[in-house]
Amino acid sequence: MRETDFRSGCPIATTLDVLGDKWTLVIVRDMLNGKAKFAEFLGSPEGVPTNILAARLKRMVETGLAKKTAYQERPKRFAYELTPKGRDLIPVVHAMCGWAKSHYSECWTPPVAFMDLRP
Amino acid sequence: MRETDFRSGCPIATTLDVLGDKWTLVIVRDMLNGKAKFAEFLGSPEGVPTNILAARLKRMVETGLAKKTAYQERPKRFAYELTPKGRDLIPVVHAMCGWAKSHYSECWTPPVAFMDLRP
DNA sequence: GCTACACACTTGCTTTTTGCAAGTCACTAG
DNA sequence: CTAGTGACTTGCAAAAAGCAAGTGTGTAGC
Repeated sequence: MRETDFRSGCPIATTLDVLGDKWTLVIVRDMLNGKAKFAEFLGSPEGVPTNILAARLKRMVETGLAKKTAYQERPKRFAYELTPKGRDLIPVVHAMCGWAKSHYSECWTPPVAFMDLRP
Repeated sequence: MRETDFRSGCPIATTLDVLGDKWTLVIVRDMLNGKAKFAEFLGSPEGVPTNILAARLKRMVETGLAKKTAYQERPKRFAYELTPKGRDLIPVVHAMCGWAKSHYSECWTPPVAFMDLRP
């Protein structure tokens, strides 16, 4: 995503242009919980389709939220992890957790380790 | 949206199921800034299409983020405003503002009044 | 060698959502 | 009787999402 693609200079609109879809923050959550491999993300209960996951990981690398590194050669396998820019989304996901917990009583209480995360 | 439509009980996924698109939080931002009428939302620089705006306002009323009231009869005209549940998104939009300001230096600094908002 | 299996994707196709332009409906003003 | 405003709705093309199946590269077992 280039800056010229942003709808406006508004920080909220800019944030939504980068990660305003149904999957990106779910993947960020998984990464914050230590998941790193393609198959690990697929294992999450939301059930992201493989093509969507591949597209999101690609875009997250392009926008600098995550980085991709080979954790082994032959066969080449990759791990994805958040960059500092990606980790800086922690306050955003925490705020969302707080909101959902307040208004959707049936939703889960995140693990303490997750809520204790700091950028 | 019914609870059975949620992808999982995760609070982040739940939040994204309710407002995980490119427009809803832009409209929330406008409402926090005092906008209330259909034409006022259309005036924002992001340029939401009229059919999308109508659909989002409808869904925001259905999910309890906003309420719609007639501010005059004949011709009937409506005003939209956030419910307490909608105002509780303030920490989410503030967190997004902070993130965008940190990583996209060209984006605007929100007005002090906006950043001083509390649920 | 052959089969089976794992991981990380990619491809093809259908369905859904988005976005744009234009039109509608209920009025008010001149 | 025409023009204008506000709040939408409709039609249609383009883009994105979702599903199932397939591909490429390797290891393990027989």
